[in-house]
Amino acid sequence: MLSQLIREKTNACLEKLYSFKAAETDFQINTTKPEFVGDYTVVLFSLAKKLSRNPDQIGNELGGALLNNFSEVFKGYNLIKGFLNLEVQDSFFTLMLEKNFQDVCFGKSPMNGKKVMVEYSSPNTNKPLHLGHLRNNFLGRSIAEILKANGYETVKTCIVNDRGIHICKSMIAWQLFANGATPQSTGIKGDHFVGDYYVKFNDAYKKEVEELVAKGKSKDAAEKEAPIMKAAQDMLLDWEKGESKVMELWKKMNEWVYDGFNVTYTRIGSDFAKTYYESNTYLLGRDTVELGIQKGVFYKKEDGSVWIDLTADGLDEKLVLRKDGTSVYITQDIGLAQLKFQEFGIDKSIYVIGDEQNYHMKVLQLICKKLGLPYADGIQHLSYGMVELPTGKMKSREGTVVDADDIIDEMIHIAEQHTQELGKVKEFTNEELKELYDTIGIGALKFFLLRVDPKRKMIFDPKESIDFHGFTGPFIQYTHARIKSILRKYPIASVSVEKCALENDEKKILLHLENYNQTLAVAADSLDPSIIANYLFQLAQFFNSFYASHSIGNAETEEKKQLRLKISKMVSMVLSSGMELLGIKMPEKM
RNA sequence: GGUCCCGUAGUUCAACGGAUAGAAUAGAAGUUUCCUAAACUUUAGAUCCCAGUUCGAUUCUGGGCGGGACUACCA
Repeated sequence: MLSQLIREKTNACLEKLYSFKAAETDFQINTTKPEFVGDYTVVLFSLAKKLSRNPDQIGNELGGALLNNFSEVFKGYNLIKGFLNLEVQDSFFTLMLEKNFQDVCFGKSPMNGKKVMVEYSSPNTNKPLHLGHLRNNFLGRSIAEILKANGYETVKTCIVNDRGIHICKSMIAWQLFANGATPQSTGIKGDHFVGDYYVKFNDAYKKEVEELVAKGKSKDAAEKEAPIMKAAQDMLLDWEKGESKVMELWKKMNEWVYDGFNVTYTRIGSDFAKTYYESNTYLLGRDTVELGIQKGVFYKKEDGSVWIDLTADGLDEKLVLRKDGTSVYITQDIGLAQLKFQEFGIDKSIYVIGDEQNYHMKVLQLICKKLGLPYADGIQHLSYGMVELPTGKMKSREGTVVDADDIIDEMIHIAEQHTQELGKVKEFTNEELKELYDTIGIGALKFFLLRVDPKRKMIFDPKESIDFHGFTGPFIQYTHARIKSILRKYPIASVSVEKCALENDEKKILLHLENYNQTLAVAADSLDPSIIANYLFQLAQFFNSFYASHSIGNAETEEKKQLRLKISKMVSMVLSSGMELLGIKMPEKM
């Protein structure tokens, strides 16, 4: 890697000049800002302090030494206000190009023997997916792919919340209001169908509460006494007893939801190696709690409930078993965490969960640590920000959600409109067109959700449609399609370009390509696909600018033409390899 | 109340403590006999406020002001 090489050479010179053995943290090497001449920049201030010398003096001596001793790497330097800008020899880049321009694995790392699980998506089975689920899905899948590109073996998992009071609400409402209707009989997608009854439950519940309050009940009492809520609670008890009629309905309605989810998952290209169902895991963790009581990590209150005191860690007391001995959310998560490590022999377990659960995940990890579980440190919460509307948080109960299927449909529709207006792919068959609309529309959506830092909440305004121009998926897809078109027209010949002199625009692209591997590593370390999105956008920008001012197919000389073809080829390859890590397909033509 | 997060162009997002705070959109003005104009070029526009640390602060510290999340014997 070039930056690494420069660091080595710089270290060698520092030792020679000042007998100073520099460590990784002693000085920074950045890529040079575009407004200055140079490729990499050594920041001299911290060195100046360490060596008690003037930065400019060090810069001149260091620059001179680098140039004299390593002329095969450096072709020049300049010094501006404490920044030493180094120019790298063209041959360094042309050699890199020659070596890698058709390596589809360029930038990726070999297997490192470590295994990571990424859990994401984790829907409830009482309502359809919304925009927030999509962010979660795209993030999880992308993180898994990025880790894979960095040498990890990955296991993608999903935990389905298929039991609990929320499911019972949909079931009760269906019994009361459906008259036996089904997704098949109504033609409504299964997850939406069940979600509709969840909404109907809440409407009916609200009405009952209002009526009780009108009769003079307090709000609290009314909320507890509302008959429909009681029915749901009774149903949950029946479910836990395994009462056959309830189980039957539960299975039937869950199937409807899964059918609906599968349609959506297929469209967005989501897949899991393992799906856990909460109905199977909700009893897990109780043994571990017993163990914890013996170890003195947990304690029992007089009523029989079991707690952990986390006040010393700045948190609260947390319940882990109810007084009736049944487990709560955190209990089963303790069990599931264990199961994951046992079942898959993983080194690390990443949870892609919204930041509203920061507290819960902190507690989970802390409990595992206190229990002395060996995998406690392998638990990592990828906490991402919520997708919000301009009016605030999305709430499914209040109907203020952006439905996943709706937004996907809309994106594909807009892709179709744009494509037809431009009229560039008239020879496509209907099937090819349909695939293209999907590629562009879903590509735009994925890029939109992945291009921002996962940790930050993002605001989505449904009134403004997601862009297809600028910092977007289609922009990168378009760059790729244009390159493919050139490569179809002008084949690459076996002419060496190692001796070619580079123009600025060409070098800028090659330098950026050189950084691809580094970028993938940073993205994996910080679990952040947006780093790749930004990288790819910049690469496409560099290329488009180059494309507009240089002729590739009709370059002045054959050598130059081959150089530019190889650069184009490599750009298209990296664009498509990077977009694959974001889960976005690249069209050959658009 | 407690814990945590966030305030950057009109808007949506960038910036390991580093050079003149970048992009994209929306605004203004241009570019098509030639490889796809979903592109390119030019232009205007921002760090919530006050201190402190530092050669250097959007970034770190303290104090304001403003917004949000969490704080269930729900999952």
